[in-house]
Amino acid sequence: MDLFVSKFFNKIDKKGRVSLPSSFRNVLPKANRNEIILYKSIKSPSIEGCGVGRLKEIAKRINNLDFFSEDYDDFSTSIFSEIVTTNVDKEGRFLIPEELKLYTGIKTEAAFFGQGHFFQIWEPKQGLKNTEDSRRRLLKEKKSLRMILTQQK
Amino acid sequence: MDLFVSKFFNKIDKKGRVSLPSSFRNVLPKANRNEIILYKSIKSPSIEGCGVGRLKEIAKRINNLDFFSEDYDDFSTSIFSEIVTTNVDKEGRFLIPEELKLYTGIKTEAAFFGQGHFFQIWEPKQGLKNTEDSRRRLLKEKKSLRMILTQQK
DNA sequence: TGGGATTATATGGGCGTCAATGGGTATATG
DNA sequence: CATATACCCATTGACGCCCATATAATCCCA
Repeated sequence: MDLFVSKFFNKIDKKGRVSLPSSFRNVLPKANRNEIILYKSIKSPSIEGCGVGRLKEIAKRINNLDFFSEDYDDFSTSIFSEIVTTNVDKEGRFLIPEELKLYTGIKTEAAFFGQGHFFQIWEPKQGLKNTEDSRRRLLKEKKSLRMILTQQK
Repeated sequence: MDLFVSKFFNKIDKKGRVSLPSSFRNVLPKANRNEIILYKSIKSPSIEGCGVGRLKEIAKRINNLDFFSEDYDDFSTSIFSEIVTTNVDKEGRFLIPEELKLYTGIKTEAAFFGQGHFFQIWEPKQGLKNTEDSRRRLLKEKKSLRMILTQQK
């Protein structure tokens, strides 16, 4: 599977290390399994992460916005300048930067949520609540959800 | 036959393993017979499952939504983080995640119901009751049922 | 075509490997 | 030199792989 899926709850040890879920590590290209990028989510108090290869895709999406709009500058600044690269050690663990811990409220445990081509890291309780809220909002729009889930090729 | 059809009742062993019905395994593409995806049904206390190929189509559709919209996050969260991938061993068995067991009430036995392009897994009693209820509802609308069954291609 | 032989499926269990986690020590970087 | 981080090793429990068996389905040949 080459997508980030499912959710995982991992502990942060005394040294601040946390395991990137094994199935997430396998999504990263074999060449760059020891490096990921992290940045603050624009829409929620969570961290978004992915392999370094995805940077190009993010750049493309931002480039598709109108260059002279305020959004362009805002997204460009908010995302690129906030990106940090982090090394994953041989056991698959990495350090969550202090600033991102503060931003998310993460203390002793981190919740990883697969999002397809990237993943999110949440303070566990907030992350679970977010999942419920999302699901509730979508159930109000059954039709569109069914479209995504059941459409046949 | 390349569709999930019929129903099967299989036991869950001490290790939590359960056999995916043989005829279901044969529906999966030969290349990916050792991995399936599972997710909570939107409409009932059951699990829905299918091959990983279907997930990739779903990913493509979500990816086409406006990346910076709220809908994107809702779909992405509700689908990707709720989906779990499970490995099917050489004997055709897999593990039902604890959370999905709780969601469905499955304990020692699992009922598999073919649904065409996907299948459902129910706690046996509830699954049978659901079948009866479905049929009863359909019979109230004989006309539309006949339409579906007799329509020629 | 009947009945024994072969194959497949569902199920049970042993055991090695890997993932998550903990901690000691070397190394780097300011 | 002090703090942070990378590397190495250890532990534990879960899971995958392998082998085994019983029952059911299929085959095959006299």
